[in-house]
Amino acid sequence: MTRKKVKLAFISNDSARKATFKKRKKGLMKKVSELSTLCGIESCAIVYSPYESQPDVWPDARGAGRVVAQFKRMPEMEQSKKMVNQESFIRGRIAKAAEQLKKLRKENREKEVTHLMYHCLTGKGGLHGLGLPDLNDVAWMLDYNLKEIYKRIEAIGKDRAAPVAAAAAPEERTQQQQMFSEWMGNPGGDQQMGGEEMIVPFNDGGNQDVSLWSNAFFS
Amino acid sequence: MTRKKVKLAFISNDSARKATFKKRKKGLMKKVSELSTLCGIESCAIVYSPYESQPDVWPDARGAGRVVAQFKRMPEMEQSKKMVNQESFIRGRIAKAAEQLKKLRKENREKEVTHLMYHCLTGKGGLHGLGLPDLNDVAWMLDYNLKEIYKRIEAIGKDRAAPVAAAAAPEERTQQQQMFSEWMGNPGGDQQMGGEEMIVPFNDGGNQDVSLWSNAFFS
DNA sequence: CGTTCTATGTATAAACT
DNA sequence: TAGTTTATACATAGAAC
Repeated sequence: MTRKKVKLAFISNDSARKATFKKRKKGLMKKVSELSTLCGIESCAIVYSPYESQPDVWPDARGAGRVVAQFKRMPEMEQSKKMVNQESFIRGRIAKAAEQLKKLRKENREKEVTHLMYHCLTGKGGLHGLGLPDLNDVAWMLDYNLKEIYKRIEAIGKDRAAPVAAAAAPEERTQQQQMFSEWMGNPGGDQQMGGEEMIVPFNDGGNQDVSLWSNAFFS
Repeated sequence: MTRKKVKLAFISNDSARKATFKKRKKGLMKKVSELSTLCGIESCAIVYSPYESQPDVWPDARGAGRVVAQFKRMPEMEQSKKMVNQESFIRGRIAKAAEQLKKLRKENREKEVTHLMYHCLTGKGGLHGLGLPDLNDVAWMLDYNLKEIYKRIEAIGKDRAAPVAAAAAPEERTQQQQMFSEWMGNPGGDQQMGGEEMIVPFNDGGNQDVSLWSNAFFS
C-alpha cells in the first residue's frame, strides 16, 4: 500500500513548507536546465519566494530577459492560442483522472464477474443470491470463454506442433491461478479508487494470445 | 547495474529529441504548478521550441507577465546577487560530485584495508606482498579495533546487564559476516566510481554503538 | 506520428543528526 | 536550521503498438 503521498495543496506547516520549497525549487531549476540542454531550446523560469528578497531565475538575468522579451513581443491573441494556463492544465488532469476511473471501474467489474463465475464453477454455493445484471454478465463471460476454448481446440486440430500447444498448457494454467489468487484477496467492487491510491493488479496488457480474459468486455 | 542513464547533452536524434521535449516540458509545467500550489508562491516558466510557433508558458500570459514585470523592475545589480546562473549551477553539481568521489574513495580504502586485515587474520598468506602504506593502514586498523574491543570489555565489566551484552553478541557477528561477504565479491580498489554507477554497500551510518568500523578513519 | 507499457533513474517526504 | 539517510512516489527512456 502506498504510505506517503503528498496532497497537492498549500502546506500549512511553516518549516515543512520552507523545506519543500527549497528542495523543489532546486529540482525545478535542474529540470529547466536539463530541458534546455537535452533539446537545445530556450527556456526560463522565475520563482519568487518570501524567503529571499530576490527571485531565483534560470538561466540568468540576461537569458531570462531575452526569453521574456520574445514572449512579450507577441500579440495577446497569439499568446492565448497555445498557452497552457492553469485552468486548462487542471482540466486536463481532471479529464485524465476521470478516464482512469472509468477504466478501473471496467476492470473491477471484470474481476467481480469473473470472481462470481469462479464461485459458481467451483460449486461453493453462488448464483442463488445474484441479481439479473450479475447473472447476465456471468453468463456472458462463460459464453465468451467457451467460445475462446473452442477456438483454441480448433487451432490445435489444425497444427499439433504449434508453439501454443494446448488450451490447458502449464504456463496458461499458472497465469490464471495467479489471477484467481489475487481476486481471492480482493473480492469487493469499487474499493480500488478509495482514498489516495490506485492499484491495478489485473493487467491484461500483452500476452493476448494466452489470456482468455479480454479487455474488450464490458465496453 | 544501471542500464539506462541519459547523458546530459543535446539529443542528436530528431524524433527522440522531440519525444523527450514533449515529455519533459509537460513534466516541467507540472512541477512549476506544484511548487506554486504547495508553497503558495509566484513563479512562471517560459519554454520556446521549434515545434510550436508560440512558447508554452505557465501559469498563463497574464500571470507570467506579472512575474516577469516584478523581475524586470529590479536593478541589474540586485538581480545578479541571488541569481542561479548556469555556470554556478554546473559548478555546484561538479563540487557535489567531487565530494561524493572523495567520500567513496575513503570508503573504498577502508574496505580494502579491512579486507587485507581479514586475509592476514585468517592466515591465508597475506602481508608478504604488501607495501608500507598498506601495512601501515592495516596496523592502524588492527590497533583501532583492539582499542574498541578493550572499551567494550570494560563496559561489560561495569554493567553485565546492559542492553549491549558482549563484544561477540550474535547481532554484531552477523553484521560483520555480511560485510565480509560483500568484500569477497568486490576485492578491488577504486572500481566503484568506474562508469555510470555508484554502489555504496559499506554503510556505517547509524548503529554506531555496534559497529567496530568507524567512518572516522582515514580522515 | 501519438499511445501505452515497463524498467530505471530521479525527486523528495520524513525521520534523524 | 541545515545536512544525511531512507523509503516512496514520480518522471521518463525505450520498446512495442
